[in-house]
Amino acid sequence: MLDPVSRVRRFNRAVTSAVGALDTSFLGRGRPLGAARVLNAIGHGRADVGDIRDYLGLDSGLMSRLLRTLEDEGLIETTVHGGDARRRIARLTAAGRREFNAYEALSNQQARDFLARNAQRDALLAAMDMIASALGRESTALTEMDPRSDEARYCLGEYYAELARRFKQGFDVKLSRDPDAKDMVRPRGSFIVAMSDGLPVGCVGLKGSGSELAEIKRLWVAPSARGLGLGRRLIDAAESAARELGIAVLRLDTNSALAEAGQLYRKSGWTEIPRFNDDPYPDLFFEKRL
Amino acid sequence: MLDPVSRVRRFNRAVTSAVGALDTSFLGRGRPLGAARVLNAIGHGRADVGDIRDYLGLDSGLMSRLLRTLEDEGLIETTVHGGDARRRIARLTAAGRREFNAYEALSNQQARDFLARNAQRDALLAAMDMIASALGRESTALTEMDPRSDEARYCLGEYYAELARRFKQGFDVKLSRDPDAKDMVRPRGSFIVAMSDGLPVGCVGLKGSGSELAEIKRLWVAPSARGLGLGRRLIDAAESAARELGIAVLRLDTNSALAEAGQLYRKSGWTEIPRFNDDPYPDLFFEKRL
DNA sequence: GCATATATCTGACTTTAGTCAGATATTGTC
DNA sequence: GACAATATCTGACTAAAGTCAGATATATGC
Repeated sequence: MLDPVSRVRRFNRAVTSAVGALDTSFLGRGRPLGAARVLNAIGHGRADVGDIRDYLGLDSGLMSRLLRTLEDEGLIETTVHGGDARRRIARLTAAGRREFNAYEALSNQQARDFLARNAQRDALLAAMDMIASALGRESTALTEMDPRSDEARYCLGEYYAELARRFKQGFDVKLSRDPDAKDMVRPRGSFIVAMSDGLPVGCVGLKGSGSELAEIKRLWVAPSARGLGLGRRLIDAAESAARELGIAVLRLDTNSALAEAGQLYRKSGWTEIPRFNDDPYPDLFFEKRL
Repeated sequence: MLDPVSRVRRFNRAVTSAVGALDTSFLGRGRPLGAARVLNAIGHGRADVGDIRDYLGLDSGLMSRLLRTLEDEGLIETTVHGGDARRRIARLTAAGRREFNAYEALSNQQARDFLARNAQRDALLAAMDMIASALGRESTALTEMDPRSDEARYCLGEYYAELARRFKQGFDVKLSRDPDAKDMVRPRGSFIVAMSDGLPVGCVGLKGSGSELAEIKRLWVAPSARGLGLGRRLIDAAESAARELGIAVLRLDTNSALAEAGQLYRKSGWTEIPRFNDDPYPDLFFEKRL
């Protein structure tokens, strides 16, 4: 009753019936699930017909008929793709938007009901984030973004909050050497966010100086996404960006309270060097030649 | 990107595709899902045809045909129910057992792969337990069991481990007044375990003395199942059992370090009374007249 | 410009799932 | 023992999903 495999399978059973319940409530709108899935995929921004087909794993004949059903109902319109006249683009009509919103409302209501039924809301949400990240790991995408974007600012906020929790003396970003956003966008540097199905789950900044020397800053992985090798992927991505920008030497500072970070740098080929700045927070300094 | 509803829905999406992947791998055995589900239900010990039908939510006509398909394949046998000749009992043949084992192997392999892919195994399992308990709450069943059963001993082991963590001075069951198992089985007392889809997630003991006075002992709820009202259900069940046994006065001892327990007792109509034993661990004593 | 590849559509299927109205046998109740 | 209730089965359906072999139009590489 305790073995890990049984526990995973118990989870699978619980979740299968919950998923089935949502499908059933979708059927309440009087449309077969296949058509509802296509409508929802379009509503969520998938426009390219081939892309939708791949995403839903449908045969091209079936896809074509489902599209036509929705078109006949007046819920979607299709046009040819601008650059490639073989491809088609689908988008919702006003009626389709209303119908899509009704499906969204069902999904949202189901989610709200689940949250309302349970007292341990925050713990449950954290558990769900963790599982979603673990299941969606191969689909976690690293994207270069502006450090002033919402996604980046969310990551940085979480990162500062975590430092404040983990440093004995707390953390105040104003006392630290906060990099100028311009140093972390091309051509000087870069800022990379890891997105897992819409949720930012990690980030790293490459702070350039216009010279062949740059710094890695703000490496953060969401607690729900730890243990998945994401830290390593972020460092690798930052190093690749640095190579592209012609940077020869990378440096970074960190704190020995962040033990997993120090280990990660050592395993990734970084070497410890003496202090190279007077920031009050770091006590550990690394360098890597590319 | 942060609101709880989006997080629940991200979880739903991740899990839906994982569930779909298992269904697909089941289809790889060349049998439609409906028949595979019936075979698996029988393999997992469901024998009564009506019970299987309810469990899988099938129409009786469909059920009958699926059963016959499996029978024609030589995977199951059906016999009439001993006590009621209208009902039928299904069980696996040797070939059916082999086929069932193949499905089990697929499920187990999927679970093992998931665990092997992820470094944070224990945290993930804890998260899965929590979600499975939250989803399966209405199906958590309270069952009277022998306190020496595997399920009960698992609960007690977890309970002692938790006391050891939470008491400043630790916890050694040998120093405490460990109730004799016989005092917690009928007719003197009772022991109740909460089972959620095969996993024990809570327990409570009713320790009788042969008189109209009894004690509540060993109330425990698994961390993964807290916030679901299970503690209250366990107390209610213990009180009902006490009433059945003709007990008029219930007592219990607890420790102020277990704040949520104290709150629960107060909310459930218990009143604080002076110390009534010399056990070194408790510092808080309650009584309830039934 | 021509052969080949790609994206979508159409027609003609099959399989699976699900529904519903009886038929049959058995059980429990008065 | 008659009669209603219950459990399962059968026949006759419909709807949904999925398959597959072309047809058509367009794009790409040589």
